[in-house]
Amino acid sequence: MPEGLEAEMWRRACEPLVGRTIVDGWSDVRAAPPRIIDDIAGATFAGVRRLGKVLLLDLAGAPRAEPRDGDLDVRTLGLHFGMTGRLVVDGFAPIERLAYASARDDRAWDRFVLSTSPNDSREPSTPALRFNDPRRLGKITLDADLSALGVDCFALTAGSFAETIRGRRRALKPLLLDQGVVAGLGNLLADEMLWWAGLSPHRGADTLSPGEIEHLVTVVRSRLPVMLERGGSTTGSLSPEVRAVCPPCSRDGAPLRRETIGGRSAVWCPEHQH
DNA sequence: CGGCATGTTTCGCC
DNA sequence: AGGCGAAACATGCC
Repeated sequence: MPEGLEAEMWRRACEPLVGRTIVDGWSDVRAAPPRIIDDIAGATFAGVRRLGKVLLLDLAGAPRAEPRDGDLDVRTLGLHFGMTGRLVVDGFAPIERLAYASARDDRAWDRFVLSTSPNDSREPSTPALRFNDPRRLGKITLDADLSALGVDCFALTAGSFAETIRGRRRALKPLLLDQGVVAGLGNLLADEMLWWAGLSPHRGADTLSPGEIEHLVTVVRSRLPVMLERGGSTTGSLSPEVRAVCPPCSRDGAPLRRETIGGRSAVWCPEHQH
């Protein structure tokens, strides 16, 4: 993913669904709970939200197999994109080509498809929502427990971040990737934020000064909207192209370094990141 | 063919 | 108990 920025782009693309009613659908048993279509058919999209990398589609009037007192009238469909999940809404794909994934849009990789009334696409056969995922690491959930997720990356504050990492000695890179700490940052965004903040991915969280915490949070809050408008997580200084060849750092000309940190590839500049 | 990939979960070890 | 790293998962691409 599909990181928080891509989820936000897809969230925006889903706004036209609000007010429309789910008529029918199809889901791969490996991607979604069994009988999920029966659970949501007849429901109306009531809102589109996002928390971290999860796209949340609120449904009003979804029937329940075994109704109980206290059930809320609103249920929530959660879309988790894994590594290669992508979304096509009314035939429109906000992200045509996903980095590190296939350039093709093969219907054989469709895992979750919904049709709605009214149908707003040009072609009547075009589904309202199509979740396509070659690598099958994406997941669709209904009323998933999201309590383990931390503050959304767009809403991060120095106060909340300082509170969350207090007493933790973990290296910054894996810390930023921890969705329980900050929700929405993925491998590319984490490297990008550290590059802009001038902080080494190896730095222990417990060694950050209050000023460095403030600066890192300011970087996150200021760079995310810029990259969102540019088209997502791949539009930064450490784009996939840069990561592939490790050219001189665009800030200071020093050679970029690539290594594995916390099991994930990390690219950073030893010259200006300390 | 080998290696790598925007992610999450689980297991085992401190 | 809790934090952490490695492995597993699944599949396409270079």
